Amino acid sequence: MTGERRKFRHQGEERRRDSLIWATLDLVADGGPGSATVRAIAAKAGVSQGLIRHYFVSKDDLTRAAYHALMTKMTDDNLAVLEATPAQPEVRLAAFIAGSLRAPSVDARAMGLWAGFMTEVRSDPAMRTVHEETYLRYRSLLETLIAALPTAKPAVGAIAPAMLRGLAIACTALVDGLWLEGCALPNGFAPDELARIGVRSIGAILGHDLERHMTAPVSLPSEPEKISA
Amino acid sequence: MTGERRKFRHQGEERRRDSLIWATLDLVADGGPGSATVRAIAAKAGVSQGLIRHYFVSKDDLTRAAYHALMTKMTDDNLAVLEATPAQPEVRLAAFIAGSLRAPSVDARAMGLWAGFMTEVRSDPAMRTVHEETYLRYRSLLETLIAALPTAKPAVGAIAPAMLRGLAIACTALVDGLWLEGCALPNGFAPDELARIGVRSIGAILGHDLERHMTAPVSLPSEPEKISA
DNA sequence: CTGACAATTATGCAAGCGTATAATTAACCT
DNA sequence: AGGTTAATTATACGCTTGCATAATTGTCAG
Repeated sequence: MTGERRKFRHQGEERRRDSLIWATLDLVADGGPGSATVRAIAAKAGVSQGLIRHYFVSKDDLTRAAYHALMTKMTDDNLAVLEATPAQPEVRLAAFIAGSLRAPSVDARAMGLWAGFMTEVRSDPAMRTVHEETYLRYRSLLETLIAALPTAKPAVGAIAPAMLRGLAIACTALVDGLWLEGCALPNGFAPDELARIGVRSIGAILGHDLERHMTAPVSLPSEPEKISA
Repeated sequence: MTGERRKFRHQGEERRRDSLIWATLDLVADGGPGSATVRAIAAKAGVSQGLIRHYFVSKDDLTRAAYHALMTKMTDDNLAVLEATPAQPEVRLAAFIAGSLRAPSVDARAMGLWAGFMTEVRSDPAMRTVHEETYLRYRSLLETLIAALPTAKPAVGAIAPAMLRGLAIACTALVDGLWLEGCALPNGFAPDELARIGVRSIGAILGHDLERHMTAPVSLPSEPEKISA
């Protein structure tokens, strides 16, 4: 009896690593770290389980790579949102905040990933470094946007650095908190309510009427809303 | 050879359940859900592993009980802080916020618990219910404190309910976000910096100078600071 | 003081885990 | 074409997990 061995095709190292990483993230997002077993990852990526150890020295190595890829992608997405809104400072800031508080950023699966990796972030130094860098990059991005705002009171000049730091910490925290609440209670808020609360509250913290500069959420092209009634 | 069987003493159901729950929380806090195995829990509680199944129908049952106990305790602690500060509304609100953003609330182990249970919160309906109730209770508590504030502009009357809801959501999110940042980056902030940022920012959102009513952090009695120099 | 019963321990089991290793296959070079 | 090599699969091993069950011990009523 010819043992029916699985057919396969050679693929570049990069594509295999990517598909394994993507499969890992998918599993962690859906069922937590416990469900991302070597066998499950291999099955989802459509390969045999041995291949994982051919591209990663251990499962922990794959986990670290997956977390790093996730964080890199999230940072890139944030920057991409900013590049698409080249306008006055208030509009940029409002768009950045609102973008972080609407779909697809606000998503139960995204929070599953966040929480799922948090445990290992605390114990693994490499993952901890990735986490800190990502957080600080987001905060410094926000800080840049805040610093670009016209000073409220006339002729006051730039905001003091220490003050700026505190404002950036507060605004980052507000976005994080609203993001978490939106992810954890998907049905707990009206459509776009979180984005509006976020923009309004950060406006209050910074002393600007940001809500006036807020743009409407972009409708997803996959969702066929009647354009011409 | 007399098999040296372990000595033990009968203890009431409540005490055994409590010690098993406490052991579970301890392990989850330190090493994540993966390290809270039946054997590890039993070892930490000083019993044999079989006893777990005598008091809980399954390990999931114990996990649920542990999460419920944790959330109940956190809620009770919040209320206790409030009972200890019977003063004017601004002071109460400032104390409540600051209390959530200082030790022992801000603690890496606490965040480990939070993140560790989050995965199961998403999938297990019972745990999800506990989570939602706890969150909404905290928010409504904050809402009550906000509503008690004297209205800023003279003779405006009470804040509109819809407005109040938005304010409470924002303030809860701000506290949550700062709490997370403080837990995740223990060395990233100056002493009491987060509490001050939190009180100041929430003051800005609500239109009150809360920072003026902020009280100093209480020093821990276990930390022997020289009382009489 | 002595059963009787509940509380607790000890032991075993099947399943799943990450990892190691050898066999096999597809792609590439000449 | 054919041989070489890297990519991939298959299989097995040792360990840990949650759970079941039987043996044992402490406690307490009469």
